[in-house]
Amino acid sequence: MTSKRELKKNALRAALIDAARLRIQGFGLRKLRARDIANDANCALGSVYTAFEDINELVLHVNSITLSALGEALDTSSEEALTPGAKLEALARRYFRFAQQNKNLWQALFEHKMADGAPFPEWHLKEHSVLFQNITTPLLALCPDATDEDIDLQTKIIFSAVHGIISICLQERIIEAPIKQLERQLQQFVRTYVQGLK
Amino acid sequence: MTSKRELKKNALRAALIDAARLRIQGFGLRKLRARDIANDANCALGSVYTAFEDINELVLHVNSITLSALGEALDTSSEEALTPGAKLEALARRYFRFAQQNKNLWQALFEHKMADGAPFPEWHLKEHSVLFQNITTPLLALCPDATDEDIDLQTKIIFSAVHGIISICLQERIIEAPIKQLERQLQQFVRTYVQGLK
DNA sequence: TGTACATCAGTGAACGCGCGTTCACTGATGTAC
DNA sequence: TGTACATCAGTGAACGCGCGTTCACTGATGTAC
Repeated sequence: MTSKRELKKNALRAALIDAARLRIQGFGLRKLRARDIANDANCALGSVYTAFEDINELVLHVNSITLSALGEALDTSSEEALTPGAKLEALARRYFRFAQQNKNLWQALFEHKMADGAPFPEWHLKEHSVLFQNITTPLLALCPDATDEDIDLQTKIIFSAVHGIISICLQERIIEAPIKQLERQLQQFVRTYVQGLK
Repeated sequence: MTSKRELKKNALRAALIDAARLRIQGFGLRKLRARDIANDANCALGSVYTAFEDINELVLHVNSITLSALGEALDTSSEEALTPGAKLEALARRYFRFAQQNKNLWQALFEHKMADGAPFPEWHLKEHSVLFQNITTPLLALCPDATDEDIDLQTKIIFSAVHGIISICLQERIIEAPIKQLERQLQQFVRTYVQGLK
């Protein structure tokens, strides 16, 4: 049932998403312009709007891809042997590196707001769970007595703390220090916190 | 030497800053428009540009006021009796409350970017020290062996972590929970971290 | 397989809007005598 | 104190630009016979 029409349409959509992704990666979400995307994808400006509802929707798709790449970067299933604390440290380190190496794409995840305060579509909200899912298991091992609800909140608190540190590091406005040192500090931060949990 | 001209000019500047502040407070930095500011300050649109270089400069002044208010909110000199850990907890709680009660003004502090990547003026960067200065002393008490440089970095790490948690809480996109519970969690977070430092 | 018609994606010039900033003008304040 | 001129702040209509989105048109793909 994939007619020639559908194939072309899908190819165009893919080309547009890819062009938008590269633009965001190179110049940041704020600099994203429909004209540039169309140019890079070798199509007319109007085609952006036959392939997608609007630029918003296009960004949503780019963010999906970023979240999925982030999901892979945070996949620690190969490091089952680590202690819970070491797993959390590894997660923070991986998150830091991903953010550092994909700075603009990563920032776009948090910068992007829906127009006029509309809610994000459900399918996209679900994708955010990759940010948390790897934290929950080691945390559960560290706090065996906590309720599910507590663990859930605690997971988000830890994520936010690590995310906050990385945000401000990469902003380079408040903290200036070499990357390697920051990575060490971040790891030390997680270690200290885990130490405090015991 | 305060001629009638200067008095009027200063009054206008003050009125414009105040109007901008109230606008940001009420509607957020993104919605700030020169026309609205002029309207609220009962002057012509052009006057905004005789009183200030541009809107950027006006926002800088609003942020100055916010930072100074925040400085007062974080002043813990009346609580000398507390242990270092309790002082850090109190600071986090105060920061949280300030952010929550002045959400848009507080967000404007971090949202505001200079145009075309120009650096912030020196006098404004200095004002950011209120964010850190209260953290350093209790931290020094907790880590008597650390070097000045370490304390400085550590200060900023703790700030960033707490700031990150609060940011994500107030964004209401990732964490949903009643304010009181969040405040308790934040406090617990700081306590756990301080515990780990020992 | 070929022809005639229908449908739909692709095109890019033009629209529309928001909004920061400018500028020629007016009127108030300052200065010199 | 009064007058004539100079200076500078205040005015608001108009400029200019960026840029998302639309729309009448073209050409390619699909369908019926």
